[in-house]
Amino acid sequence: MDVSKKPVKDSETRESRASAILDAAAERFCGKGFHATSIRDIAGSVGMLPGSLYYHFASKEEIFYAVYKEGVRRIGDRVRGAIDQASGPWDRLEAACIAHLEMLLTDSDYAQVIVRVVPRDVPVIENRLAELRAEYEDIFRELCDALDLPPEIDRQYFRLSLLSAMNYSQTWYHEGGDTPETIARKFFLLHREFIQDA
Amino acid sequence: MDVSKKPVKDSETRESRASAILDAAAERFCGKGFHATSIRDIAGSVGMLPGSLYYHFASKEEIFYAVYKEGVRRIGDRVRGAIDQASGPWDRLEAACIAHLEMLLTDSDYAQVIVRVVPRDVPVIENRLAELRAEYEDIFRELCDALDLPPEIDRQYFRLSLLSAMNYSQTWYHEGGDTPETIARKFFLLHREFIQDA
DNA sequence: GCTATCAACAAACAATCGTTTGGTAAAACG
DNA sequence: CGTTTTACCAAACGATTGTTTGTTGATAGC
Repeated sequence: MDVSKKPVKDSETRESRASAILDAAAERFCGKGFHATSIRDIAGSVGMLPGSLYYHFASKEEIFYAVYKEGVRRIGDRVRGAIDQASGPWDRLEAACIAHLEMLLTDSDYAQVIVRVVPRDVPVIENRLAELRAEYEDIFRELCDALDLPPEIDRQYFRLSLLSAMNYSQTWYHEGGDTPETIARKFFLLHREFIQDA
Repeated sequence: MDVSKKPVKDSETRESRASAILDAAAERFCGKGFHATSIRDIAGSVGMLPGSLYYHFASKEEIFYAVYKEGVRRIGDRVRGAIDQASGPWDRLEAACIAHLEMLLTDSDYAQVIVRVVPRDVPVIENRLAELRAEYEDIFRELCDALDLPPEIDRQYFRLSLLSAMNYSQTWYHEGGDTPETIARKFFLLHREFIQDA
């Protein structure tokens, strides 16, 4: 029984068209946010008519959700990959920070969307977005739990401070200044040296 | 020559109507951002028709600019007031952090708008918004310059880390958890103790 | 070769957007 | 008292929004 047989070429075409749409959507959502991006913007930049997007996605919100989810997947993969190549809790955290910030500032429109657009901006899928975000941030929770922090340091606020410093850098970062790697190292050192010297 | 004579009552009424509009606008912009807030939203919540707003303001962007500017003014006044009542560079910074976060999380819709909406969201007045924001953040620049930080600490990133931690808290803060004052103290201590112990 | 499915087009839908225009009571002014 | 200014209403403007509908040429399966 050849149930496993799939129409290869057709399937490839379909998925490639869907991901072409998502690429365009990621670029627009990243540049202008959710509400300032129109279906016509996205359709136009893949050479389709606005209505044609609805063959691939059910709504604007679902397009955004797909972008957001792919963003979480990509930055998650990259950060986990960086962690795996480092050893020792502090080095692993540093590697994670560098990967996180590189994706967030230069390497991925998909990842940028996660910080550029807050779940509250898309009320219909707010909870589903928050879920994805929490799932990703668990990586940093585990990394911080593995640190030998002195007991007077609140691990939660330590993690929040480090993550916030990096995420918020999206609002002031511009090419020509420090590289994402340099910025990540500085924020990491700022948080590490405090503790190390204590 | 009675050139200084002003129509008192009329002027009061006019300004009070304009600030009623701004109050409503601040509440909406704070809750839904710039693009998801419509002129009709704002007009409706002050009991006016959409077109009537254009007697007081030239455009939606100008309404937003007025809200943003008032937000900078209010949080600036509050923070400067808090600084004046403290002495010593570290205590002054702590007082500023508490005031900053209280305004940002609970006390002022006007102030929340400053962080909720980024200048990039309103391209027509992006530069004017960035100016106002920079002007406010200079307060923290001065405060950090007054600290006796060890030379290996980058003052700019120290300030950015502290400010980012507070500003980004708007995305995860919710009533029932730690108060804004507690959160501010924790982030402040996190940044201070590192240095103090060195 | 016939038929069904795919992937998109072409065109319109109702709704909402920011904004403009002309008018109008009430108040202020001289 | 007559005139002007104020602060708004009522209604519409053209443009844009997300979405739906009917159709159509190409492709794949029997």
